Amino acid sequence: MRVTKENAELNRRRILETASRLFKTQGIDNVSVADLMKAAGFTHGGFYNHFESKADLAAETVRFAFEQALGDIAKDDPASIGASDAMADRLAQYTSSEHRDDPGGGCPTGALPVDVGRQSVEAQRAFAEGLERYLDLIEGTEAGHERTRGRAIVTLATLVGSIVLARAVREADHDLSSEILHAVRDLRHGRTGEPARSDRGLGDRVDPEDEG
Amino acid sequence: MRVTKENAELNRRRILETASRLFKTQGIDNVSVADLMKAAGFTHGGFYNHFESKADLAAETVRFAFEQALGDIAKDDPASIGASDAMADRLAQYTSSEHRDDPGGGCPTGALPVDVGRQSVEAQRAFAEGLERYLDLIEGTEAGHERTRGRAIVTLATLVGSIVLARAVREADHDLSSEILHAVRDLRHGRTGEPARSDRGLGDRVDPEDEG
DNA sequence: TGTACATCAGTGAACGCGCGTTCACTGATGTAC
DNA sequence: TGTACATCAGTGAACGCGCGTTCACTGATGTAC
Repeated sequence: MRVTKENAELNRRRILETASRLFKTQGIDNVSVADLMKAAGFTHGGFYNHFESKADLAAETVRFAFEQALGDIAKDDPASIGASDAMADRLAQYTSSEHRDDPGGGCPTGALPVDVGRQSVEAQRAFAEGLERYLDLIEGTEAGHERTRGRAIVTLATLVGSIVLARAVREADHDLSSEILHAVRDLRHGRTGEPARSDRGLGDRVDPEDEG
Repeated sequence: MRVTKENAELNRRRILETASRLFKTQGIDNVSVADLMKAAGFTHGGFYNHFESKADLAAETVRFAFEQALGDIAKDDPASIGASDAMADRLAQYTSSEHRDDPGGGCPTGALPVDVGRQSVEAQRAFAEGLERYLDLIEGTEAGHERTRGRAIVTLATLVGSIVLARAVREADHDLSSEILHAVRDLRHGRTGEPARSDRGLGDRVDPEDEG
């Protein structure tokens, strides 16, 4: 049966939200159209009323997942967007065990980079545009330094590397997984030999019960 | 027809070599047993004479891929294993565009971390053991510093993050992809604001024709 | 060393199943008058 | 505003195809005597 245009748009959004969660958790190619539509509460046939193909959905979902993740940051504290402290706090959360253990609710940069490298150019473009927006935000935390763009890239690469490695070994070597997250939190940006400075607020929110 | 024990062992190794290349290029779940066996020069039925299941193969292949990658390092310069300079050179190669463009011939740390996080505990264990061996090698390049273990983890995370991100956007935004590799090469470990020190030999071997 | 037989790596057809996609159909919504 | 009809989001069966795995078979290798 037909549905109001408004509801159709909400349903499309529901499919994207579900795809974002499932793709980040299981991998894009490990989620079938039928799985996705069922999880979103529909039958699979209607999928093609919203998307041209699964490849098209993948690109749209990457775009959507970045909107979600960046939106989460934006609503964090409306007054302080761009403020160094709020963003630094966000970056510390990135290496929390909560984020490691919830890829479906987390950042696409850590959950989808390898998948996206094997997807269409459109999906890669959406990923690249998302990265640029992240880099702009991170640059704001590097104010007062030279080469802020390069520093932001290194920061993002280090965060992404730490979470993909921590997730890769999580079920087999929990200590190593936690150690990776801690090392990056303590020595982030490679401040050589310098112990973690808890007064900076980095790592404050992080799971004291779980880590060794 | 039956085959000598020696040949059977060589054939098993050929399957692993092929799996290592295909899995790193296309992703573990995107390579079928039939694809793999055909690429290795066999029919698919014989697969189960060598491996219990595809999941078992995945774990064995992760182990094999690390042996390959670590073996490549070992044969680099037999006299200088553990020498800081040779290893630093290896780490610089990690962020080369050649390595970015050849995941099948490259390091499993950059090609498989997200895949492995979705595989069996056995595959994750093989990955964790490979990571430990890499960390031991990298620690050798950090001699003279404190907290060498933590520094090695941050170095590895930064390298892995840079290559997965560079590969994620390679076909859609080649400039960003190159920029990511360059930024990590120049500011590796986040030596803040400090320009690349070419006298250290980092980045020497790298593709001058390709990068902006 | 030579013979008889068991072993088992490799072959290729077949299994049940799930994949992405298509399609005829339904019926409430949207629209023309 | 009320009526008649076109539209189209959602349904569920069906499509050809490829998946991981099994199995009867082949025939050279390995082994017992």
